[in-house]
Amino acid sequence: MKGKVSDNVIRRMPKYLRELKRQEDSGLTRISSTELGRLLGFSPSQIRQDFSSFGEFGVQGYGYNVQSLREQIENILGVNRSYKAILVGCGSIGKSLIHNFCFEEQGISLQAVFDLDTDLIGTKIKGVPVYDALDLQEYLAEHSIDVAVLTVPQSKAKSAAKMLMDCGVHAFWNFTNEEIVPPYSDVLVENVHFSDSLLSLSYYMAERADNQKRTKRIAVGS
Amino acid sequence: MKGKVSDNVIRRMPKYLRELKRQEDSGLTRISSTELGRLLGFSPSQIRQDFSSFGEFGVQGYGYNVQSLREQIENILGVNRSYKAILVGCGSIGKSLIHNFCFEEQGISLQAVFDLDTDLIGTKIKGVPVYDALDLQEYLAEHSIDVAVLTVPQSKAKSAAKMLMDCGVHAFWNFTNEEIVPPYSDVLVENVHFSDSLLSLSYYMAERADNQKRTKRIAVGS
DNA sequence: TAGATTGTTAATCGATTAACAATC
DNA sequence: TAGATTGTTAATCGATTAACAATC
Repeated sequence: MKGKVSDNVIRRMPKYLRELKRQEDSGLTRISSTELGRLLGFSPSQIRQDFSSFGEFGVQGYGYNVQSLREQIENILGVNRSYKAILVGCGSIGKSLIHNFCFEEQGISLQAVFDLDTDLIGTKIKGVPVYDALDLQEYLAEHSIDVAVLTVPQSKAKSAAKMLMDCGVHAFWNFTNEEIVPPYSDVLVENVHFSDSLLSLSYYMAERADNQKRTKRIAVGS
Repeated sequence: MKGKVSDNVIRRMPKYLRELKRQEDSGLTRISSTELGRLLGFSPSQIRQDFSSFGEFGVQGYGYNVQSLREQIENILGVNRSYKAILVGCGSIGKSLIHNFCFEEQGISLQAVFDLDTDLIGTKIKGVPVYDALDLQEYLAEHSIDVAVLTVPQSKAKSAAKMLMDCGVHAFWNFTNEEIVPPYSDVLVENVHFSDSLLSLSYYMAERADNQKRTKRIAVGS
């Protein structure tokens, strides 16, 4: 590894991984930067540059071995580190993540779920125990947790995050649509802001509509 | 508006909007680029550059009026256009979006939900009717829909998207973790790839862990 | 060997930052 | 008016693309 790798590169790595897995599943054993680029809409140059930030994974004249490249990228992304996670806030978003998201496949081991709902406390969801959110501090004193999936209601996001940080959690996967600002520089926050995503789609829809209107006007000649 | 605005700029606009709403709610009436930058971690220059892609929204020596800037950005993002949406696939992710996500606040009007589950068909969720997914083509022939929220199981993502495109839907908010490749250039796809998000967080967690290990080694002097 | 494709260096392009005249 | 802050032009920085020697 050569110095700090830019965020742009980091965010392309999971896309490479996803495509490589797909190709591996469909039986492909080797792939060139040109072919991978075609599949993902990236230039071959960019792909070779990206990989070369981390090492030499290819073979001249041959390309990349799909399986070994997939493994290399998994290592880079820390998939093999099996970080321990808890999920805080078992509302509908929380539940849907537990049911549908393959934490294990991304190298994350979901240890426990916390909520205030007495109907849920004591049960298991997908084999993961649901505990009382009031016992969270106690739990964190006894267990080493690498990352918290934050799926509490927006109104409780700031206070929940603060409490978790005070208890030593310093990575957050944040679904609350609230901006979590880390007070310490070593706290990591990854936001999944649904509304930001939808609004940028909305922008492009509006832009497209305006362009079509303009084109039509030109076609009509006014 | 001056030429095509870069995707980087577009994706910052919802963040401005979110912060401006928050400030407006807390009673602030004017804000400078410096102050807005401090709140979001952007430079004042960048903020002024971003806004100037769309027009002149500020006043020299004063700054920006919070309310009018918020309205301008809403217009830019198309929030006032009230696009019509359907949600396809009412599993747990779909349900949680219907229950928790404020479509109306983002200028999206959710018209109908489609699923195969006979227990759901005929009911309403949050006032939105659930119809039989088998009647989707018929529905689309009769209703003009701007965007489909794609929340079907991953295995059905490709075929569902194809069918919807064939029926004239040409914008997708895709939650399926499947890459939807638009066959026509005028189809817009906005992906919410949970695993990409989590894997980049995982990378930064791994990087931080490695740095700390290195620092410790240096401190110990070996 | 000839052909293919990497890894890397150099060139280009675009995005961010700095500077400042305009002006409220 | 003096002070503040915009909008915009120019300078810098960083990311992407192109080119090509290395080599399988």
